[in-house]
Amino acid sequence: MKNRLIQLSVSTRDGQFVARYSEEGLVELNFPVGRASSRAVKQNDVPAPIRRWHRATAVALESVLAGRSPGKFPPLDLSNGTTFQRKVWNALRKIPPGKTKSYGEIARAIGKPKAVRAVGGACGANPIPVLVPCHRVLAVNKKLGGFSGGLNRKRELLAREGVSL
DNA sequence: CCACGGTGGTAGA
DNA sequence: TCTACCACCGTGG
Repeated sequence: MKNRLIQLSVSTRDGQFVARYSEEGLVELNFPVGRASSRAVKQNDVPAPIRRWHRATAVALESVLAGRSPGKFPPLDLSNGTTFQRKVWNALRKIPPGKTKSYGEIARAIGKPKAVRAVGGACGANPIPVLVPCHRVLAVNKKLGGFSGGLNRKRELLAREGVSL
């Protein structure tokens, strides 16, 4: 399935993200890498539904990067995650902009109160950062915790949403 | 099996 | 507060 993914870039205020789509929806969204991201990853042969999804992705992404609600989402294809991971990612999507939860709260929310560290692992494995707001999960004492995309990015995203630590 | 985390709680300085 | 230590649990090797 991995081979059939269609890859499209999104230019944002924070650089060029890369989105990958399956026939089911958005599979992953990657942070801009290094410098030379001006390289076009567009394909000429993109099916109409995916073009539509990608427009939604672009708008939603720009909104969240600006600290606002994403609005309309493209369909998400999270089928490559484990059951546990999907539960966590689902829980993350319920955290509105400007609000935060602790890893422990997420663990309780999915009915596995002791799986606290595992929740951290699932957050780190989140294939669609920003849109699936793993940056809104903090350590218990309102401490920043970790972030795969870099702590600076996490701080910045939260700051734009008006969250103070 | 085993080792490793984006944790959390406790104890002590 | 900060450090040290340990119980916990899903993942990947």
